[in-house]
Amino acid sequence: MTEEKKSLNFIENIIEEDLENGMKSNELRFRFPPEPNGYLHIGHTKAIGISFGLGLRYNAPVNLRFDDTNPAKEEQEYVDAIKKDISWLGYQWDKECYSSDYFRQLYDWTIALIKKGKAYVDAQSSEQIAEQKGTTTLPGTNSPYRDRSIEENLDLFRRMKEGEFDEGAYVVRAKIDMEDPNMLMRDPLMYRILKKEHHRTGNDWCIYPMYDWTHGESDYIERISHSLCSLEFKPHRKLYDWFLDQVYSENNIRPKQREFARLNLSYTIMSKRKLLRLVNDGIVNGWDDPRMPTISALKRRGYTPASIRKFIETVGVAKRENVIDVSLLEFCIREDLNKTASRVMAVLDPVKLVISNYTVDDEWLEAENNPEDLTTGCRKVPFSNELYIEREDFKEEAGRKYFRLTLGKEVRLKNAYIIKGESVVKDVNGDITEIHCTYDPKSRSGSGTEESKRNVKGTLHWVSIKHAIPAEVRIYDRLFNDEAPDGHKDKDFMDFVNPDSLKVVTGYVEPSLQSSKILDQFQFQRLGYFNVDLDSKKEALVFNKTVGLRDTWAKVKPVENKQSHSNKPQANTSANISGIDVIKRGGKKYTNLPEDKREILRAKIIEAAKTVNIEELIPLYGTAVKKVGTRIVVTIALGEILRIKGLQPDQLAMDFITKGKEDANELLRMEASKLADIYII
RNA sequence: UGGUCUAUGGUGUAACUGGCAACACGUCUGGUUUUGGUCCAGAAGAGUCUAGGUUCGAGCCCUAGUAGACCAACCA
Repeated sequence: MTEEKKSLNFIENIIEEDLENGMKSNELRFRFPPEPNGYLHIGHTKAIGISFGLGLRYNAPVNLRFDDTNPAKEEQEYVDAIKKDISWLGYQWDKECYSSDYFRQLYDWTIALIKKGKAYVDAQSSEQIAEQKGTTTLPGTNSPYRDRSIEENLDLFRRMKEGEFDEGAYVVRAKIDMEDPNMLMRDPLMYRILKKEHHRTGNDWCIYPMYDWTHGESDYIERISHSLCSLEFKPHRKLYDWFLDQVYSENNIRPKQREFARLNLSYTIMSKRKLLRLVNDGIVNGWDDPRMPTISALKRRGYTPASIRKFIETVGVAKRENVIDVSLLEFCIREDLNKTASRVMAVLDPVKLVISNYTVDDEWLEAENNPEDLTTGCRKVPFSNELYIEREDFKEEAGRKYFRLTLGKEVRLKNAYIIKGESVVKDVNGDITEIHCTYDPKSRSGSGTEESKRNVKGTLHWVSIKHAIPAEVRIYDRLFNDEAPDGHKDKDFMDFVNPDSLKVVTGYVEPSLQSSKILDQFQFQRLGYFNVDLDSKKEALVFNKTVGLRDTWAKVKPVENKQSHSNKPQANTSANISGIDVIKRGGKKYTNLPEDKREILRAKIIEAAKTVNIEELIPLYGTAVKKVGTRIVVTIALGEILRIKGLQPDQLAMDFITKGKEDANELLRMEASKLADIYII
């Protein structure tokens, strides 16, 4: 069996290249660097999945580093939550690091920079500095303090650290170039005074380093080989490298920043600030409201770590802006739960069904727990003459394509009997309150009778009214009505909030669910996947709908006549080629071969035209020789063929000038293919 | 009136040094099925943003456009 070569994403290609250029695989190290200022969401899982995924792939360590340089926004609570979420996703970090651990080193390096004349203390206000910065189209101007003496800078910086000055009085800036087209290079800030207590360093410091002056240096200290972040940090790369240059010494690992496009999910938002607004405005009930895209919400909703990892793996890694359809996430969770979730019966929109000829005592019938996994065995479900079925599963009369209960027609009750609709009872409004039916006593599932195997077109789920347990069921819909709620310049994302994103109903579940525990997952048959919510109690069960089953029927219902697309006459590529089996790759292309080698190949091809012994060419010329199905294909410049045949390309082009280039090319192919079994493309 | 990046079926990602545009989701058929689920078999759907160029041959290289994203926080 040939090993299937999985295509690599651009980051993996960069790593492969580095490895080829002499980097040792034990020098590989990655990191995930969240700022502990909020909860992780599905967007973060992409970054997590990339770095930790690379760690797994290359058997390399991955650090978890909290980028905690802004005490105004960061809290221990978030550190704990982030660690919990990453663990839950199933990833293990090597070292738990904090940027704040490097404050001393950063301070020392800053002094060195000042001494080298690469940094200075500025006394201007942030407004003044902003003004001097220029714009994206206009260059900036130098600060009047830019050429302060080294001694003065050193003294001021020391006093900043000692706490002598108020917030905003001074900052440290790198001395780079106020005219650089990249705004970030215009003497960026390295330090500011912040008289805030830090969740880890307490009041040890009152000056805090900025992101750019911290991030690359932290990577360097931790010997990170590849520092992966999202695309909006692309402009920071130049500064990342500049700062690195200031402290880098030979023979150390020099971290590389590379950027990928962040994940966007349709019908949702990712910005922490906007998510916070949903929480604060009471649109949702907290950060772990199952409608939120946070990890904690996804967990509560019933998403599994495996499904999320699969999702991240499936969306891929590239550099272009993207919006991933939620249906992909839904596919991933269904795929996972289908194999693992126990099947149970629950009725969420009940209507009473009376079986008039069922006069025996109640029975407990056998039901499979999971047809996908027979090792899960069976359980008993109670059956009686009064049941609930879904209101949607009955119509007095319906068309042929309605596979459910109607008057005079038969359906099977799952795991039970075949019944036949007889009559209905209605209230004064004409709404159905009871459906009366009769059953076939010999049709019990699994009883072995002929009737028990009889096929009827519909199967319904049900619960016995007497035995069923009422339960609160929370049914979620997307939080927004718009595919990209924050993608509108003229409208606020709040305008798109879906007012019906949460529906709470009282459903009736089979008694076996009495023993279910928090976060247990089930498939309510024919309805979808549900789990037991955090709020659930023994006396008051609460379920969340994780996701519905794929439902083709629901889609056909509203539209009776679908319009078929116009059939474009398609060019029929009937060439029945089942795929290319590349024997060897990585060789030289024919046209890149030196002339003498070409000469040899040319001769061999002509020779091979008689002997059909191409195989020996393969080790020699690699890519130039392929096997297509049963045919050998030699990739060779047609120009060469022409030369073999003593023609000039120009001459040939002239011959077919009226037919156009393509025809000429086609003819060349035919000519070339006459060289026997060698097919030239 | 700048800089940087990006552009491939409806969506996302591939196509390795230029050589038959592939995979997944979604959609649609048919089969199996005591879940209108799963599973199985199959189909449709792009000629790669536009215009030129190089080449026997371009999604890939070159030139010029177009469109979108990002960049002027004492945030990360």
